Amino acid sequence: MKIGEVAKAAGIGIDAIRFYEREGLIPKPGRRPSGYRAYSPDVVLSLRFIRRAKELGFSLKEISELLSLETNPEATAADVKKLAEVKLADIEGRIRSLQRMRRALRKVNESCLGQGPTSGCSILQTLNREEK
Amino acid sequence: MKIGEVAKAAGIGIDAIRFYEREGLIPKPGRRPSGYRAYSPDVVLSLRFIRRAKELGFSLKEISELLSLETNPEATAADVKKLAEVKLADIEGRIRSLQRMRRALRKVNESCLGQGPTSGCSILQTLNREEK
DNA sequence: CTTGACTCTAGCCTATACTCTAGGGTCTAT
DNA sequence: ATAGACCCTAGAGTATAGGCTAGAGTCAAG
Repeated sequence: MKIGEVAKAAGIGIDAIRFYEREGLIPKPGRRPSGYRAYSPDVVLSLRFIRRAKELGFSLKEISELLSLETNPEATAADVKKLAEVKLADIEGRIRSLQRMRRALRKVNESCLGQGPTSGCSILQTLNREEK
Repeated sequence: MKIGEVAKAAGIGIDAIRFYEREGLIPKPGRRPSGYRAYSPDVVLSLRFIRRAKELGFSLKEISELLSLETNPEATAADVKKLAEVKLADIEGRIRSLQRMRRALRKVNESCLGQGPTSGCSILQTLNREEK
């Protein structure tokens, strides 16, 4: 398969494929005499793996680790689970942080009537208030 | 005040202050004959404003807009509230996205016993599964 | 055999919010 | 007068995940 076909089948861009290759996420494919990359259809599965892992919140670096574990015969399911648990904790921390923002934003939004000049805006007053 | 004193009072780094100046978030201060920046203590309040707005999730670009509204006599409290509401919606969207990841991660984590080789790991199996 | 679509490499660009470095001057206390 | 702490500028670097470009070569169809 040519890179464009692979890209279409995997649902990503051509540049992303070349980028993943540079980053070592997928093996370097063979080449045609012309220099064109010649892919086995298997690479589409690898790219989908990457896409799904991204949807779970893994960074490319972390996906790289997942892929290493997958091919390393000494690695165990526990190692994989560990990564997933760390990621889960990470996601939960980010959710909590956003929830704090949401609470604070709701509070200022409720306090602001949305009428009159900015000098009377309680949102700006909150941001300007003196206080630790 | 010298920049280091301002930085300490505002609880941020010297480089951040110079960066905000370049970005137009704070006015360019006067200079001593030596070239040192000479700040009025008011700038500390501006920097705290920026810090608090960041805590609410606003980007520097958005904070820049908030500051423009504050000094624009034609702007209204409604304009400010609008920005805050947009930001709230943004935060809520990010929370939902993270919650989807959390759900999916919890699911794969529960399905994985964490025993044996990676080949039996249901997490990797999920990522590899064929399926739209 | 030509045309349009595709591919190649290298390298720069995007956004965000700083942080750090080098190679200088300055301020303050002793 | 000198040491150490502070300040100046310009510019590069950090992390993330690709996108975009130029200039050149290749492929497939008509």
